[in-house]
Amino acid sequence: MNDLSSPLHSLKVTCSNCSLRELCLPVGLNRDEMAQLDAVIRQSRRFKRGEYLFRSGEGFRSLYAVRTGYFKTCVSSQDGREQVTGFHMSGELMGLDGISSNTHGCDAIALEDSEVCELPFSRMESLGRDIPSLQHHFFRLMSREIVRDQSVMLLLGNMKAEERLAAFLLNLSQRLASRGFAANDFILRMSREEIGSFLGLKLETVSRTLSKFQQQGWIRVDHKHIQLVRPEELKALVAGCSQANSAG
Amino acid sequence: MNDLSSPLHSLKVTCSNCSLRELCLPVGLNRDEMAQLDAVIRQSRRFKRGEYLFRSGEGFRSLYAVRTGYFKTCVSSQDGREQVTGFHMSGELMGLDGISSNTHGCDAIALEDSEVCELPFSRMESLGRDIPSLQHHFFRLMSREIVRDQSVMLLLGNMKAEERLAAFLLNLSQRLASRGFAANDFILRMSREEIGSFLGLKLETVSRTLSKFQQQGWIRVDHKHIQLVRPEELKALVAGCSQANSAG
DNA sequence: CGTGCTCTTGAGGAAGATCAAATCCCGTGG
DNA sequence: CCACGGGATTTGATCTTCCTCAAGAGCACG
Repeated sequence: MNDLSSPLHSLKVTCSNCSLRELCLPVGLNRDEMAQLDAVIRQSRRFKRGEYLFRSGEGFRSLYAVRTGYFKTCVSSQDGREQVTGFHMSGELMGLDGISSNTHGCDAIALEDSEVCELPFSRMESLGRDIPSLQHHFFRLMSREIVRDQSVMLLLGNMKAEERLAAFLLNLSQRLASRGFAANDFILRMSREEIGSFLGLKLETVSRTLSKFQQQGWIRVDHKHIQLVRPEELKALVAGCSQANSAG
Repeated sequence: MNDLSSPLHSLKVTCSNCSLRELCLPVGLNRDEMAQLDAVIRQSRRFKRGEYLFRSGEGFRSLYAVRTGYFKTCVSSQDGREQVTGFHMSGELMGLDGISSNTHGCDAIALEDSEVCELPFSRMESLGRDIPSLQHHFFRLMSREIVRDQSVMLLLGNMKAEERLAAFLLNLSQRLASRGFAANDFILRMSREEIGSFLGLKLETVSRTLSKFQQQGWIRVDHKHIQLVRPEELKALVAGCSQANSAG
């Protein structure tokens, strides 16, 4: 037990000693339950930037939690149009849409070199039967995804370009902050086109709007490097658009 | 047991004899499990047109399944803007977004006189532990909602007015057909404004687009009465926009 | 038979898309 | 180390779609 403190073993990350414990599966499990969880989860599959974690249409077996790095999920149409449905950072779960049809409903692609934990779903399901708080947590996670999707619908249905981009930046900022990173100084991992796809805008509009924010002194843009200088102005822009800050 | 065949008892609808069995909770339960389910579900609360089933911000206790009638769910912003997030017909579940925060995240409003079954969530949860197939079914239902939301995101992010409305009509048609109603001749239960809110369009655009479809001979519009004359033309419009037929 | 909705239709305007060109950056290979 | 090529980004000019404003029509209900 104590040998876990040895740096040599630090490669073997388990849920019980994972730094994302509180973000990812914060279920208040006891030591024994945590051990059961560790036994089920296959951790640390690595993906290089651009690699697919799964593809739409593939058989669904597992959920995936981001350990490090960054992913996007997107649905693409026959004629090549693609809609980014979300960006996913550490502690976030992907693949929930696959449960309903036993088939993944979207593509998940690494935006940078990344690492994920694999959660074989049927084993998680039976584990949930033994550990009520785990079962409940899974329901909560799926519900949270539904809430997130609804706020994206609000964004796409009601907001205009500036509001969308402001909401996007603030959401990113907040999620980074909750992971201990700087809230007002960060690197975008995705291209302007991917941001646009997510927000229902063209890449030129994203670029122009970022420039406009910069001209107004609200943000500083240096390619992928973004600084929020006056986040309160961005908030004012989104205010009145309900609680659409949970998008992502 | 046999006295259930008496018409006097037909008021007492249970899951086991509900005509929506296959749509709503088609879990392949045995007789005993079905009885447990019946014991938990409080059925047949009635709502008049315009009444709220629940409101955003209210405490979350239960999910609700539509038995008869029609509901909309919507999130509304401080400044009064409202985004309809879905229309719900018989057999469909509402309230899943409340699980994550123990608080309802949207309003649910009857679009006509309606009847719902109430599913106390915590009791469903523990029942799920005893009946694995029920637990699995709940996961599937939530996942299906996520898939639906994603296809709405695709619609709002990528499609133009005509495509959106065509997708909407086809989706309605398909859901009605799967309930045994005419696929190509139906009554809209919602206003143009509500359709517009759902599709991210203004009511005038909805009206204009319906008129355009009618001029082209693809549909017939008489106020709320819609007939799909050439549904294949509508399908052609949506084709290439991926499988966005699961919107609702 | 008004009154008040919802709906339709038209005209003009604005937001964002499209098309196009210049710039910048990064990784590659010499 | 530096030049090169391809992709990403910025910015400008124009165009399309949809929104906004406005007026009128149709229906529902008292």
